[in-house]
Amino acid sequence: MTAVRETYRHGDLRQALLTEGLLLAREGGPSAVVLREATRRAGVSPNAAYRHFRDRAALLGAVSDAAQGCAADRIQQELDAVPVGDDRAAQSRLALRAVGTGYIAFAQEEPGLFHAAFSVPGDLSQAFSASKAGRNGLSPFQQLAQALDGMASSGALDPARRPGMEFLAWSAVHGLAMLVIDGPLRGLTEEIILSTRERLLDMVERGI
Amino acid sequence: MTAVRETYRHGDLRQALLTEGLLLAREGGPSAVVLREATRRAGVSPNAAYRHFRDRAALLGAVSDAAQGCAADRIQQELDAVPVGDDRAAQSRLALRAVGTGYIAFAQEEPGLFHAAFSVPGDLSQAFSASKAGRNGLSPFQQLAQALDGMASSGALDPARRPGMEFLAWSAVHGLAMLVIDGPLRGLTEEIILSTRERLLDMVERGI
DNA sequence: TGTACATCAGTGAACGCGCGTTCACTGATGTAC
DNA sequence: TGTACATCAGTGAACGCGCGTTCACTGATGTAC
Repeated sequence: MTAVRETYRHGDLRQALLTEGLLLAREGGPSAVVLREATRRAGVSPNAAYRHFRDRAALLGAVSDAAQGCAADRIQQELDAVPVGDDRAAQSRLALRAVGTGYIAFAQEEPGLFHAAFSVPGDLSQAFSASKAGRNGLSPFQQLAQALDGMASSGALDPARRPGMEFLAWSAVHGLAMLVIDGPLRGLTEEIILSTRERLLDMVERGI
Repeated sequence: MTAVRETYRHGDLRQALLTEGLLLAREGGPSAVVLREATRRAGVSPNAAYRHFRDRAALLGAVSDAAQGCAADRIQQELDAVPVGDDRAAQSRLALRAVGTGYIAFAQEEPGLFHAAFSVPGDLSQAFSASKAGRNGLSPFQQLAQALDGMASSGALDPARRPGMEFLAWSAVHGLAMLVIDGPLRGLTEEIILSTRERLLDMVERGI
């Protein structure tokens, strides 16, 4: 945070480096997570980072995990906003939509963090790991899996088709996120983006 | 090509740099497209590149365009393999599937080129530009658009739903490609990947 | 057909940059007696 | 309660690296006369 420190020891340098790394990712995506810059901002010499992270890749990995946690929080926000109703099947469909909506909203609102979370090669491979969890203890992939479980148990989705279904839903939503932040949809009006998002979620709901 | 040259002039250095850049991208993705390395491989001094490209970004942009052309060729391969039949609607659905299949196959077979083609930020924005075309003169996005046009005119897709539909189809397929090359599906058996791909294309066909 | 000359695609050397990482160190902290 | 000491989180200086890019240049080519 601040570059001035009164004590010789930092206190919690690991956490500070993670926080600064997250800010760097927020500003410029994963490639902006520069070890020296993180230490600079933490008010510490460059090599101090090596007490807490094996190398730059380890720092970046930790930042990526934390960014996935941020995504989980944004998704949870949408999940919490789903109105409660009697129809369990309808309810579970809304939950799935909420996951998709939160995911795309996160990409729009925090493209740097989004890239750090979901386009650091290799890190996505263990997408179900607990270290990527948000405040509710779930990773984005787990939130998606839970929504699909809900649909399967409420009759909104044929349970026989449930296995592996997260890959289909995630593909659609992740692809749209990429279109919105890096692709041809970038810079288009919020209205167009919203309607494309709804159409995509319709497609998934119907096609599932 | 070869690092030795007999003449002082190169002949077609621009093309040579593009070719080497494409090979670098193939080996290591867009970040591996290093200007100095391209000139090295072309057997030319580093600054010679500046006769043909304004800067590194321009070279990378040209490589990205060429990589999109490669993707178009791979997609065309699938399109050409679609058996001819009487049912125009069924035929047009198969064409759309072929586009998706070719896209994902390209990602699997050439992950480096795939990333250069479709994850260089900003370059995707002009996805319909002719400079990204394959041998048949169409860019991947145009191939997709054509397939959807075919569905709309054959009755396989409600023409009222046609506008903007490429974004939905592309999202699904692009997302899966990312899962396969960088995500949780990486390294899984060909069988699993194939079946996931078919299920995804089913979802798109039904949900569209 | 021969020659002067403009063009411009290449050369060679150098630059500043900021990075990740390693070295031998120093000094604050907490614990054992 | 006071002190010696082990621990280990920090420091400061330095490294090699390869990059993109700029400079003033050289020499092959094609054209005008």
